[in-house]
Amino acid sequence: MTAYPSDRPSDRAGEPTLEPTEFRALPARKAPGSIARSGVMPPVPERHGRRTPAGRLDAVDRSMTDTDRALLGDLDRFGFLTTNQLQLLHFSTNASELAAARRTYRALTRLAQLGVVEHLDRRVGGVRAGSASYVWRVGPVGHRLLLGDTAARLRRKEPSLRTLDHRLAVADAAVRLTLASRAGSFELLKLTTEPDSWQSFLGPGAVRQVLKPDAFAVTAIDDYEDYWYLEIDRATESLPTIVRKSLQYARYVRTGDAVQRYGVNPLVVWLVPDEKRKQAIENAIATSDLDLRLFRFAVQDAITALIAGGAG
DNA sequence: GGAAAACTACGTTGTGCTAC
DNA sequence: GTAGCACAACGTAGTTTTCC
Repeated sequence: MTAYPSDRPSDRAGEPTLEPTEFRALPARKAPGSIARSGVMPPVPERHGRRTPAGRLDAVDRSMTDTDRALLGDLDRFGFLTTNQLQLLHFSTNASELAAARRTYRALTRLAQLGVVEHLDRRVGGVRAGSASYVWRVGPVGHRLLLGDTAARLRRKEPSLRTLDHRLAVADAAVRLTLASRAGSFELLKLTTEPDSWQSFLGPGAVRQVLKPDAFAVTAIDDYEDYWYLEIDRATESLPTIVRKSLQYARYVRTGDAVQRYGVNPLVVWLVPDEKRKQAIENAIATSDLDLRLFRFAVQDAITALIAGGAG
């Protein structure tokens, strides 16, 4: 997992948090006796085919701390987050990284025991074996807490590696922006991910089209607000596909809808895995009669520097 | 020379204990 | 009850050795 700068002040519970597929219940490597002792609720893992009684749901809800709710909110928003990302977002002010990791682990394990969250069997990333983290998502109880007791039962399957990689890359960008914002590089006024980031508009022939950026961000530096459509590229799409999507952004700009809505046209940021891919995409767009001023290109870990530089 | 097995390194997970 | 520390266990990538 990539390292991020850490700048989080103490407990941010209550602040707006960063704004989802059937899995096996979390298997504990060893008997989780200590968790059962310390938890307010006795750990009763969600079983397949058995719905949590409303009374128990309410008890789980009451037992949750503000940080628990913030964790659930972020998992709802991003679909998938690694242990490391959750640690950076919610526990990075502890005395040491180890202590933060400990707190993160304990909080997630407790929520997993309650069925509020769950992790995938698969681990991703890491140069060394141990650096691969669990990937977490909203659990069945968490799903009902978010959507109410009448929420339809989740029917989920294991995401493909490609899907998971992309979703985690989107989350990675969002985490970087959040941490940079906390460090004072800029103000992060708004950050939405799919499907909240989608924008419908009338294209040629009055045909309704939907722009589907991976994320939409509004940042501010001094008195200037900047608007960004974020496209996270994992080098899995062909260049013609990238160009088609870029053409769609250009069509949207021509409608004038964005200027009417925001006062300016948002910039489209292509975030790529490496310099070679960045060059390839930039060349493909440049040779497609597209206005390059509408686009910015950066490798994934340079997103904060690009955003901090403003749109001007 | 290439494949497979064995070994090594190291980050993360998990537990027990202690202090506050 | 919560959080931190210490330590053991685990899992996996990289490296080295062995065998065919």
